[in-house]
Amino acid sequence: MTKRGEKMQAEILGLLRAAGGAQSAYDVLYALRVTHPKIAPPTVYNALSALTKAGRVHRVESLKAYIACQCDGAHHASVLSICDACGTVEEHLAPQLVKTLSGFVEETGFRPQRHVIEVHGTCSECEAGTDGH
Amino acid sequence: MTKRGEKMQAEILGLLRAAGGAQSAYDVLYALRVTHPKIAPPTVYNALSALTKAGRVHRVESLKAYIACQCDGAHHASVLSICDACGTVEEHLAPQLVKTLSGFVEETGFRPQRHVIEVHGTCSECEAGTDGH
DNA sequence: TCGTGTGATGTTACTTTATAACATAAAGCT
DNA sequence: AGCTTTATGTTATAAAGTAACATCACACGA
Repeated sequence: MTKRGEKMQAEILGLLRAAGGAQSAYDVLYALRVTHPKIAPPTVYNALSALTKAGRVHRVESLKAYIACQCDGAHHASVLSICDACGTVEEHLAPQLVKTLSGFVEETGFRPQRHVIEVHGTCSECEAGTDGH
Repeated sequence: MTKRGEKMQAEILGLLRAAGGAQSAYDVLYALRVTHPKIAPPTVYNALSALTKAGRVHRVESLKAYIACQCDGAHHASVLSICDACGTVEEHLAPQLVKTLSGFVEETGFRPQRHVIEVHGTCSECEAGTDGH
């Protein structure tokens, strides 16, 4: 376990945290190219993959995009609410719900390993006003 | 509302039903090219999109792939269990679970419109044996 | 300390997935 | 029928992701 990639990972994590919403891998790539002009896609994917494994970044499957983990640290299945109006993604911990879901599929003999729970809709701000965030 | 695309949609739906598991859009494309050599990606994506809107096909977000709706007909949020060993995707109706999930995000003022609930893991057959399906 | 092996990381080139923009054609209306 | 509207099909290209291999940092033994 070396440390070579950790700088890159930290930089990407910073970018994702600074960004308002979810960022595609290529959003990240182009942002990084400002300071590292020669960077290539696999470098970004490598780092994102490492960060994802470490539970510090989540891929938003239905957006093909990535967000910094908002609950920082521990591995956990989370519920993502995605505002289709302003793009904001909120992460929620819902251990009970995940447990219920696991129990549900286990009834058919299925052994669950990874949960993808994403809800699209409108966030309270966009629902309320025309501010468009 | 014309009928021009319905033949194509029916053909794609047939393919998806015949296929064992989830098919990528390009799997569908190449299958269609056997009989329609000149078909192009947007035709497939148009048809898949229409079928999806009609609730007859679901996109499996975490696989970038598509399956025929197994509950045929009505619009509904469903739970997909995806076997990472054999690729089988099962669709389950779980209105109560979807309701719980909706209630959960509504607590934050979010108005849910579309649910993506996918569980990766191992199906009972793959869990049991080495048959590999 | 220095060579050497090991495994993560970076690079090149490419594949897969998806869509913008425009051309075409079908159905409805008068 | 001729015109309007809107879905559909085509061309071309963009976006997302990865295989395969080269490179380099670190660990370990001599």
